[in-house]
Amino acid sequence: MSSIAIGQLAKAGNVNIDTVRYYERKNLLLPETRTPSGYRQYSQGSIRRLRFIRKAQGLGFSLKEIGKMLDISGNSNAECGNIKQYAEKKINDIQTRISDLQKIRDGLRQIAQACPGGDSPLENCTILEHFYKNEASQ
Amino acid sequence: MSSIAIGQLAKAGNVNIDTVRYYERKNLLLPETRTPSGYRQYSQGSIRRLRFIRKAQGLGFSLKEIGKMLDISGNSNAECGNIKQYAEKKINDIQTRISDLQKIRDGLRQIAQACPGGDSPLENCTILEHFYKNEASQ
DNA sequence: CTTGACTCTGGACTATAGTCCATAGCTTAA
DNA sequence: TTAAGCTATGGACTATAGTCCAGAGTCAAG
Repeated sequence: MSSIAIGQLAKAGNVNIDTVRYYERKNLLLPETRTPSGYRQYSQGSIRRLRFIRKAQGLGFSLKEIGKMLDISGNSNAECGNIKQYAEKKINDIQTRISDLQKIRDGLRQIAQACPGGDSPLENCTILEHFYKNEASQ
Repeated sequence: MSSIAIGQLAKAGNVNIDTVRYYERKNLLLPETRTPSGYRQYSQGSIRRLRFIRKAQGLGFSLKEIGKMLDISGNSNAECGNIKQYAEKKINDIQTRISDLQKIRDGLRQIAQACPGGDSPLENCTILEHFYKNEASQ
């Protein structure tokens, strides 16, 4: 079978070679074998696994969470529901963040529109005024 | 006026006392004065400021960003235009953040919805499938 | 056989955001 | 006055997620 070296794996996953070793220390991505001289050897599956890690990271999962998902995915007794639960919790987290940001954005928009702008004296700045008012909220 | 000690401020802001000192090192939250013996003394405004910091953090702003916001809001030389400009930049930043999160959320939702969940065997998990299948890792 | 590219290890270093510690001084109530 | 409790300082330490480096060994092509 075509095993690949760490450099190839890093390239295939578009990550730094040290990142691959870092993932190994974190038990996320172990080499299949070592050559007699100690070189790490990876399978094609390692590329998939590495891409899984990067993709999941891009979706906001921490390495710890990803490690758990990988553990589950490698556990033949595990069920879909375990993984789905993770995803749904993450979706809720993200939704909450979006809503909070939307509130802030809308508030900022509103007060920015009321601001005369330009070289008006600062006393006329409705943004500043609200900025401190908003601090008190929540 | 009722100035408060660092312990009271920490309690009011629901943060560790060392966190208050940490914010001071980061120039985010300075005491109004010091007692002759060197104890930090804060005003009620400090509580508002601390709560603003925590709230903004909860919304995903870094301490660096929060510092900039606070700087502008406290800069008496600034003109309306400066602040309006900053507010508009911030609105754009927030919008970008929202859009990014929405993309992530929608992606997750899509693959989670396709997943049977429950006690289905893991081979049916479309979430895992998706993570393994797709590239586009950055 | 030598050169250059690749890999090994362990440890240092970055950034962010704290948290904890030892030792010392200050404050307040009994 | 004395003890409890609060605060001061500087530095060490934690976690996350890497990144970089030095010195040594390995591998393949010319």
